[in-house]
Parts: sequence; structure tokens; C-alpha cells
Amino acid sequence: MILSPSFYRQEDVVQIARSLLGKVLVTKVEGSYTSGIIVETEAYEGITDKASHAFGGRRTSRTEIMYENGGVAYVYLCYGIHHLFNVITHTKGVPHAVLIRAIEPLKGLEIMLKRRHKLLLKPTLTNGPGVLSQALGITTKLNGKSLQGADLFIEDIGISLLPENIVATTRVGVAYAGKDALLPYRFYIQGNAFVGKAKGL
DNA sequence: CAAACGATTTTCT
DNA sequence: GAAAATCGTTTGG
Repeated sequence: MILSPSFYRQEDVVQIARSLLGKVLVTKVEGSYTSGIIVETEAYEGITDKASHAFGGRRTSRTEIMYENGGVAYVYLCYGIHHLFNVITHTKGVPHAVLIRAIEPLKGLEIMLKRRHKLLLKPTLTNGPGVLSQALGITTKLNGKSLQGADLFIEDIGISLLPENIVATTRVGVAYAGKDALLPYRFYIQGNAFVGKAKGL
């Protein structure tokens, strides 16, 4: 079943980040469906989190979407090269977000391989926030889109994880955030081959 | 209006 | 292991 708006509007963004593990992110871009099981996430706790774009309540044209009601996508370009996909959570006015860092390919494998210019299925196909967006065809065109749409949603396919299989640790690439960089806001499925290994492990 | 800077990935040494 | 690639957003003049 597709995750409902009420799922995204829970108050605890860290709990949502944990809950998204094992769910399936589905996109339909240029007529083709692609999907993958979410195996790694990071929580960005709004105005109190120095690593968040909305830290201190900053509102700019880019971050405005973060203040929307939970259940929309926040996609932005990083390093001029990579599109990073986030889920906006909590209610209107509270800029919480969850970054999807890695997925395990599920459907549309051929299309994902083609988009990534690969021939074989390897973890590098979708094991980072930039590359999974490329594989799923996610670009800034999806910024602000509802996660209830026919071409972008997250569904629960009945995967349940044991607590001991969920690892909580520090986030990646946010050293500039000072003590907030030490918060255990990153979650991943223990032992999954598609969890990012590029950094910090 | 000009300049600096990334919630990263790939490639070269 | 180190460095380049690359551009929209943000910040300062």
C-alpha cells in the first residue's frame, strides 16, 4: 500500500527516517516505472539542525518547499552534478526532511542500468544519494511534487525489519554542522549490499 | 551583478 | 588516497 499523508506528518522525523527503511520508492519518468527498496536514510530536523538547509528558520526560494505540509518531494542539485532526493515531513511550517541515501533496485532494472550507463547490477548502481536519483530518473523537475501522485510515491510492500537489523549512526558529508554532525540521524539496513560505502564507514 | 560554495561521485595517481 | 567536475543557490557589493 502507498504511504498516506498521515505517515509523513508524524512529528518525529527521526522515527520516520527509521520507518522508511524497507519501504519502496517508485518513480515513473518518461513513461517507465522504476523502483527500489529504501535501505539507507538520513533525518534533517528542521530549524534546530545545523546540517539542515532550514537551520534557524531560514527561508529562501530553495528551502521554501521544506515548510510545506509533509508528503512532498524536495529535490535539489548538489555540487552542480547530483540531484538529491528528500521527503518532506511534519506539518506545514515545520521544515523537517528525510534524505534517501541508498536503495536496492527492484523494478525497471534495465532502465536503471541504462540511465547509469552500466551493464551489470552492482551496488554502485544505487548506493548513494546522487546515483540513486540518476537511476530512478529523479531530477529537480520533481521538486515539490506530491508523494501521492501516479508517477512518484513510496509504498509498503510488507517488509518488516527487526530492530537489531537497523543501524543508527552519524550522517555523511555534514562535518560543517559542528555538534549536530554527531547526531545518530542516519539509518541503514545492516548487511545490505546497497548501503553506501563511499564515505564514513 | 559577481563570487563562493556544497546533504557527491568519478577518475586519476 | 587525492582532486576534479560543474551549476543553481546564496551571499555580498
